[in-house]
Formats: sequence, structure tokens, C-alpha cells
Amino acid sequence: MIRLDLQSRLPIYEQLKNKIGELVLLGELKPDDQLPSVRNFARELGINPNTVQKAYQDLERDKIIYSVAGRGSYISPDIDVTKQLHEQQIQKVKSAVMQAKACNLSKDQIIDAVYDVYGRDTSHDSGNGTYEKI
Amino acid sequence: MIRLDLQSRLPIYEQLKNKIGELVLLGELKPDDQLPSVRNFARELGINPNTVQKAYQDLERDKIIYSVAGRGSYISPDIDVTKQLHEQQIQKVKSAVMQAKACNLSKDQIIDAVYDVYGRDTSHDSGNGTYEKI
DNA sequence: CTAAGTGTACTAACGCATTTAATACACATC
DNA sequence: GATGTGTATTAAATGCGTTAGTACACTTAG
Repeated sequence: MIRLDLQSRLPIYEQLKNKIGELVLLGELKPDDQLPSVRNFARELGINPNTVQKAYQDLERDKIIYSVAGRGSYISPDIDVTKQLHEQQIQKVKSAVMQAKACNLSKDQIIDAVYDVYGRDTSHDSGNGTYEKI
Repeated sequence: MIRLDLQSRLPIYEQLKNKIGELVLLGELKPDDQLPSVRNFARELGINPNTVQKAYQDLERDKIIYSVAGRGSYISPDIDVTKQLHEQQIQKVKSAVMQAKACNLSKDQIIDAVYDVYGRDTSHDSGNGTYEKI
């Protein structure tokens, strides 16, 4: 079940886009998997169908999903979807890092922050469980 | 001169707060330095005085600056200002990294992104000061 | 064919944050 | 006293996000 923060400054449709992208990267949504219908998803999330549609529109524009009138919306089979979603995440990280650099923070301070999130073990393992898919 | 993006999703007063914090961390604004008056700053930036005041209010609430009625607004002499601003930047980086981690990105991928911003030289120099002028 | 479910499009209205505008007041400085 | 400060208040306008309701074309199951 997807949890939304209706109080967040981030619009609902942006949160939804992020969540779907996250599920794709986690492998819980695979190419050609069908997404919930606009109306069902909206009912399930307690929001308006138009809001779901807006998220789907953006995702289709970014070629993360594709939609067929009368059938439904599906995860894009495009091989580069994962690559694209990865790149999106990387870009967000880079933006924050650039801002920090502009504020004179040192590389080591940033690296420390990354270690704070991922743990400080010296191994170069990513630490997650889907590593074997390489 | 401070440049604002009036089209950004980030409110003007938030941009202004960021810019001032940035100038403090760059050492261009030092403790007890006087900031432009609300009215002058607004005229200079081409925005409404209320917007500047809102930024100043937030900065004073966060103890980044202090204001004296009849005199002006000044950078707080609090020794921890720099530390606090650093922490803000670090938190933004961590948020982006946590989001990326939730999407299954590996630690190495994040580290690579950091290197993309800071450069890949193996030295542990922080890169601040006049380093970039070489 | 019919019915139900799908994506899509459109208009209208509302809420809310942001921003602007215009005053007003108290204080400090000269 | 004049000027320049910060501060407070009210009002209006604007834009974005969201909801609501309706409508149409399409696909599928029966």
C-alpha cells in the first residue's frame, strides 16, 4: 500500500510519481505490469482521479509508463527505464551536493553524510538485497 | 548581486534565505554585518518589502540573523551559525541520498555522483578556500 | 450487441500559499 | 523634527494543486 503525505509541500501527484518510480527500481513493478486504473487507484488512495491521471500523464511523458485507451496503464518495457529512473535520483543527489559545495562544504563532509545513510563499513557492497541481479 | 528565479517552484523568500545563508558560509557576510534594509533590499531585488521581511523573520527565528527596531538587521554573532547552516545543507544532502537508497541505488553510485561534483582527485583536500582558482 | 471498465478531455470551483499593495506604528539616529 | 529602521496589519490578486462532475472513445467480457 502506498502512503501519501497530504500535508507535504510536495504535490500529491509528484509523490505518486516518486512512489511508482521507486517500486519500479525495487523490482516490485516490472515491464508491462499493469498499474491500477485511474479510478480504482484514486479510490484506494482517497484522492481524486484527476490527480492520479496527472501523475500518469507525467510518467507517460517521461516514458516510464504507457497507457492504452480502453485497456489500462502499464510499466514501459523500455530497457532504459531503470537507467532513467536511476539518473533522476542521481540528479537530485547532485543538486543537493552542488548546493552544499556552493556553501563551502568539503567533499569529506558530504562523503560522511553519505556514510551516515549507508553505513560506514568499508566493503563496497551496496548493502541491499537485489545485488545478485547484475 | 543576488539573483532570484521568479519562476522557480521554490518561493522567493526561501531562495533569499538560502542565498543569505550561502553568503554567510562563504564568509562574505560575517557576524554583526548589517543586511540591507527591508525596503532597500526589496527595491534592489525588484520584489515586495513584505517578501524580504518574511525571509528576515524566518532567518531571525532560526537565529541566523537578529533585528533591532529602528536600526536594522544583522548577521547573528552566534558561534554556532556556521555549524547550523552546515547542518542544514547536510540534511538536504542526506534526504536526497536516503531517497536514492530507498530506490536501490548503491553506495558507490552515490559516491560517484559526489565525485562528479567535487572532482575525482584522490587528495582529501576539502576544496574550499581559493582552491578552484587554480 | 450490451454492459462494464478503461484512458482521456474538459470545465468549474475551491483551498491554499505566495506575492503584492498600502498603511500604520514604535524606535533609533542625525 | 526628519529620515530611516523593523514590525504589524489588512486587503487584494495571482497561481498551483485538488476536487467535482461530466462526457467521449475505446476495449473487453458476457
